Amino acid sequence: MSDLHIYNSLTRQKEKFEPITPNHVGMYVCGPTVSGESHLGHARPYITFDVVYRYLLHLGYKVRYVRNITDAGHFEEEGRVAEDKVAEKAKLEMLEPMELVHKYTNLFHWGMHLFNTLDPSIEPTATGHIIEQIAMIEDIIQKGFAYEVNGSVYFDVKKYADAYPYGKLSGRIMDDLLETTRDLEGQDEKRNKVDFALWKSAPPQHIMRWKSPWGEGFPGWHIECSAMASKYLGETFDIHGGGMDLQFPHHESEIAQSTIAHGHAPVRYWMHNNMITINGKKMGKSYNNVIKLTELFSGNHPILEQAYHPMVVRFYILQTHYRSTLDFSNEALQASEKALKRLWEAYEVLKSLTEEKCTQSFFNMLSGAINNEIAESYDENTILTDIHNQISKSNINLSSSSDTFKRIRMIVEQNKNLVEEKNRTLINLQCIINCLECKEFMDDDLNTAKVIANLFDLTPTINSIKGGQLNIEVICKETLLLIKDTFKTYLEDILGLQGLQAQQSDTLDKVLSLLIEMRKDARTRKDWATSDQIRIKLAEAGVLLKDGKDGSVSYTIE
RNA sequence: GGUCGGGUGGCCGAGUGGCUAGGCAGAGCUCUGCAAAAGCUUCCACAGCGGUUCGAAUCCGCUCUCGACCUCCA
Repeated sequence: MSDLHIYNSLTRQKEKFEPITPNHVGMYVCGPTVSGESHLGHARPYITFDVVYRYLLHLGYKVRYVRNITDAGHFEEEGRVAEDKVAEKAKLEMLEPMELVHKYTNLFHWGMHLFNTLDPSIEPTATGHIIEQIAMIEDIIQKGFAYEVNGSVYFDVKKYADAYPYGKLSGRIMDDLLETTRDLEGQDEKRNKVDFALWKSAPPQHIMRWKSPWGEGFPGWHIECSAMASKYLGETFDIHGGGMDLQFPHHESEIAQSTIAHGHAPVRYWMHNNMITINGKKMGKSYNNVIKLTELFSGNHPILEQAYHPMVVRFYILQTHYRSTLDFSNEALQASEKALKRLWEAYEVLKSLTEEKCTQSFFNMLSGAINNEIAESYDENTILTDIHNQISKSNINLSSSSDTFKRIRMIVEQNKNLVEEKNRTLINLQCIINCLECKEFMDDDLNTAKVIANLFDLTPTINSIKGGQLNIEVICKETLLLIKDTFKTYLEDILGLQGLQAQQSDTLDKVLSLLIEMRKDARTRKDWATSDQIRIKLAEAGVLLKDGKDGSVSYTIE
């Protein structure tokens, strides 16, 4: 169905993506712990996997995308005292735990919508699945891989590791773990330091508590994902995503639990996004360098020089491959802001171009080219003829992996000088390459950076048509349609980007049109003082006027 | 300390055994009443030292250096 290849953290290599059930994909992504406000760090995985989700949908898969809300709060696993983060925070803020969790869940959704992420198909909460978690724990106990001590239940990692490849996902070695894990007090309950809690007994003052076969308590951090993923996606599902920092111990534990409960590994493809860093350091509470989304969008943070539009942040994230670290800086964000504006304005221009003036069809142009333009001087007649024979008369629908496409690429590479000379055939071929390659790049482990680069490659062509440097007749009808389709598909549908323009109002538009007319009059009269004053005053108000070559004037609002 | 991953032009960032993305900034030019916008041109980098190779920034080794995980974290 597709040539999509994704990097599988489990095997540490790119693999061809083949869903378990043809045409259907099950994807689970670890969601946020809603014990506090979402921050810039949260933006990365949810935007990354939003693009994965959008791309799978684009490829025609029926996708069930499950992303949980952790509202039960984890305890400090290795800590001395069982602590529930939600319960602690609720006490601090004088809120009911559920009230607190609801508040931050809403804030999370608010941020995700501003980032234009699509809602997951199911967004299950940990507190809503206590029964499933208890059932899974009981199952694991029954199978002999978990044990109860004083109302808490621990997973027997050592026993598991004897039979299964524990540590495969995160590259851990059992013996190292046994030696390295910090020696903390209060661990007497565990048989081994590497064991992790499935259920934790709640001390009397603890607010969030549920009845269980082992007394009142609350679930361990890892079990919720396993329980909910298997409930909604089945015992084995296609993709599990999350941040790299979750690889160990969270995802490793998920594998262990599910493997025992179901008798086999839960996930086919593990995908992990890299971290966002600030001045080279990971953003995290422990580093005191967290920028909350509310601060990011308002600019209200010591590190921030200005407010950043959610789309700028999204674009900034997608300009980097998801497995690379991404270092935050004002300079980089500001560069992204300008870049996105330029790209989006080109897209607006593109939408305004109509193919009526593209008199020549690609098919006919190629016919002509075979006999004169380039084939004559470069002995590529056969190749062009071959392309000619393979493309349809009304549509350019080539796979980037087809031989024909490879030949197109070859011709263009061999005739780069002619592209510069504005050779009609080569300009069209170059545009087609830029468009068709986008799929190739997405298929190669979601290389959004390259997709964006190709869209930028098309930008001068689009702007040249508007600016008059390039006659639209040079571009074939099919080429223009393909470019339009590529921008719509990749920029909007797959990358999920939007323009930065403030909401337009008719009233404002009429007012500005009036001012623009007045300025035009002034210019006709060569009354430069008036025309400049209008331009300058509008600029001060955040409205930038752009004079087109044909006398038309457009504006953008800051 | 253990495990893993990086070091790319002024900045951000793709990628590749030879044809060397893209963005932002800078410079020059075209257009413009002047600007802005747009277009064109330019700026040819891959931590250091060895090695493999006809050829390495890309493969191997060592050194320096940064980071991640090993503890809640996206």
